[in-house]
Amino acid sequence: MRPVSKKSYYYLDALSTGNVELSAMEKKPTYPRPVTVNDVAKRAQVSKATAARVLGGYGGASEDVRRRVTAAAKALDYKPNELARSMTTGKSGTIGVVVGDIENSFFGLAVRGISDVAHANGFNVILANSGENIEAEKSALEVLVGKRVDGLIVTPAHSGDTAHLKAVVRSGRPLVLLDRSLPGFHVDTVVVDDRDAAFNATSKLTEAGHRRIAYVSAVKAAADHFPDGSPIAISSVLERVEGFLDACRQAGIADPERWIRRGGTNEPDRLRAVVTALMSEPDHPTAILASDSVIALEIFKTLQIMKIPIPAAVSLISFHDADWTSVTNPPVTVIDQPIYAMGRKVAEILIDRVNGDTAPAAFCVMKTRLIERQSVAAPP
Amino acid sequence: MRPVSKKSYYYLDALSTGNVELSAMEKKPTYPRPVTVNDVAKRAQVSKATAARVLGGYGGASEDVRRRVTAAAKALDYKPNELARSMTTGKSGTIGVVVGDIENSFFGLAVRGISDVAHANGFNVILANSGENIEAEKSALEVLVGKRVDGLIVTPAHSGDTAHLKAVVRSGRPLVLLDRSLPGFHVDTVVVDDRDAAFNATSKLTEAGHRRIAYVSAVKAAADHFPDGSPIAISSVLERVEGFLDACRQAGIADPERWIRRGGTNEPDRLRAVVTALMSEPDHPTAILASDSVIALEIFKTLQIMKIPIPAAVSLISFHDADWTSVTNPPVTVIDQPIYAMGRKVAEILIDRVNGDTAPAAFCVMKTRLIERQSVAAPP
DNA sequence: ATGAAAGCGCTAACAG
DNA sequence: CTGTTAGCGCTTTCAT
Repeated sequence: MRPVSKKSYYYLDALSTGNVELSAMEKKPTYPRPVTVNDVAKRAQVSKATAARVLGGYGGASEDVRRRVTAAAKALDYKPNELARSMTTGKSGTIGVVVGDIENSFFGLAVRGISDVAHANGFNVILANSGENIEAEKSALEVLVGKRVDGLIVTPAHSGDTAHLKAVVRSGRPLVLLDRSLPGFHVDTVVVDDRDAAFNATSKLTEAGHRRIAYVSAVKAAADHFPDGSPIAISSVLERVEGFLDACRQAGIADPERWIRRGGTNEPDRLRAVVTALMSEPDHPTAILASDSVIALEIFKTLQIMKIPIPAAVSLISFHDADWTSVTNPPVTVIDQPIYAMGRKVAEILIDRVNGDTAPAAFCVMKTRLIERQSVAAPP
Repeated sequence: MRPVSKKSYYYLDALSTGNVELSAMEKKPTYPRPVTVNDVAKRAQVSKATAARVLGGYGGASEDVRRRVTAAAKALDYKPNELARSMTTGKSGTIGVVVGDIENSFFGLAVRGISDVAHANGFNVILANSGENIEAEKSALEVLVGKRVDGLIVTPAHSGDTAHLKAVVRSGRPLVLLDRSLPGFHVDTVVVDDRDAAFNATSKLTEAGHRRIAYVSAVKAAADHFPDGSPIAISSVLERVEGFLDACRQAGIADPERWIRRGGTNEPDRLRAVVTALMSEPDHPTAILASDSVIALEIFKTLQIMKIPIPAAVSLISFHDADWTSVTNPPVTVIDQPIYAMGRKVAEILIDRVNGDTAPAAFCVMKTRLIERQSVAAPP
């Protein structure tokens, strides 16, 4: 048997579906009003309050009543209205998460960590994507707060614009920062030792003999030591840049700043142009440090297109041990971050807060680890 | 300046943070009650209803009143309580999405498509992950319905167990299926031509001369033609298997069913064992068709570990043009699906429904395309 | 243990 | 155009 094979009607072209104008005669089906505590109460012959007590699992009830109410609820297929419930209790059982780029597997893994502990603790997760855009972040926050989430986890897109985040904590809603800290903003934070990670990776490169090393970052709106003079807006980026520069200086490399470049989030074309330009310079770098795996993948592709061999002509190290990094030719050396654990940790802290923990803000720094593969060699 | 460098306190070990028991003396800060329409109304010297009208953007108001209310709202930093709003209107402005595996980039892309059109139409998205587990799917649905989402998008994990989905449509909440259809369940659906896709890819393999071709699928709970006799539970899987088998038979291959295998969602070890066993048979296949990119990646890794060269010893084709498939050695031939467009389409249909469209259910089939790279060659 | 009644913050009739 | 009055479905005193 092949049940799915017989379709009664097809709209083979996507563009032809939907939006079909209805004739005024169209019968609009009417649906049964959802069943409420009141309905259950009546059927179980008890008061609304009593029914609500057993349905909501609070307050006591006699065995007899409990049975009757439960039976009535099942018979009527009662489903509680979480909205109404949240309305009166003030708790929604939901935590809001705002990430920079949901398509980046880094965040995907973190979100799974968050979801796992959230669900284990009876919380739901509403996910929002800022696309590293501060305005999108603000509006996402607005919506989540409007929906009365019990707490928020945010990867702040910009450390210069934090009024909206401060407003959240001022309103008493727990907030925990993930992957990026905010200078002067003492709130629970879970990050990795970006500075050390960048320092170590860069040192590995200088030790291999490299003198012209580039750092390519994702974030569009960034820079402090950056060539164009704009301030670096994200803590992790800043720390990485600092670690990178320190390692370069320690190796006696002059003016390492000139090798710092940045692409953009979800802008492969822009990044490709940046890398192409970078590698087209006569004095091009012999090693590149990539700030995340999507950047690294794009660099990898670009180098491949330009027929620049890795690591013979240029060495590569990337942040984030993305799954594909071990199957490329050559497999790429990466900085492994405990992403899933970070997600779990950040959720645990948040849930503790939601449950009333008022300990001083925790600043949690997780260790990274360099996984050496075959994308690093001595400069040509 | 390096603002983030001076941390006032560190909890270097993740395990030492949070969960700090509070002394009973701990001062629990009290936060201001959030401002309501009433507060704004009083400050603006108008009635609650009037204030609500301008704040909610419905009904009319004189220019003077409008100004006063707006000013008061700003002064008080009024933020509407979406919960209360949803309560009375019955609409939450939110659509619920239940996907099989959020970490699979296939779903990641689809979700972005959904989010993009949702936001463009003023809707928010609540995302839930079923992990291809039917029970998780049911409970996710329960929660979303409880939160009174305006509509649902689901990639059903099992076509044999659809009572919960039917209950949703019976309650009048729009539901659109993504990537997988449900036999005998006439509801809006957006899928690709899985059967043709599998047929074409398999044919490409038989044309290259392969006679022993394996199909490796992700889903744990599957099989109809499957060796172990259990029924295939997901339409796309079934269609792909059928396309695969048809192409094999058409090439005169006897008993192609014996080459069908399945791993599991988020179970790399299991899959690796399956592939290892498959390739260890004396009469092992010379070509493999992978049902999605995470399966393909794992196969790729396993083959690499086993030192089985692609495509010299075994050819590989995978569903989904994941970003990494072009940088491996060799780059892998894939079946490209219009995932982002599917996400957009499914959201468009849903939003039309939410807005009252009562046209008959649309069954939308999108075309796929084979991208030929270098993982296919003649059998050894 | 159970019931009656009062709200949560907002929108939706219905008057004026 | 604006104010009054009811609720939405649930939880929560407060009696009984």
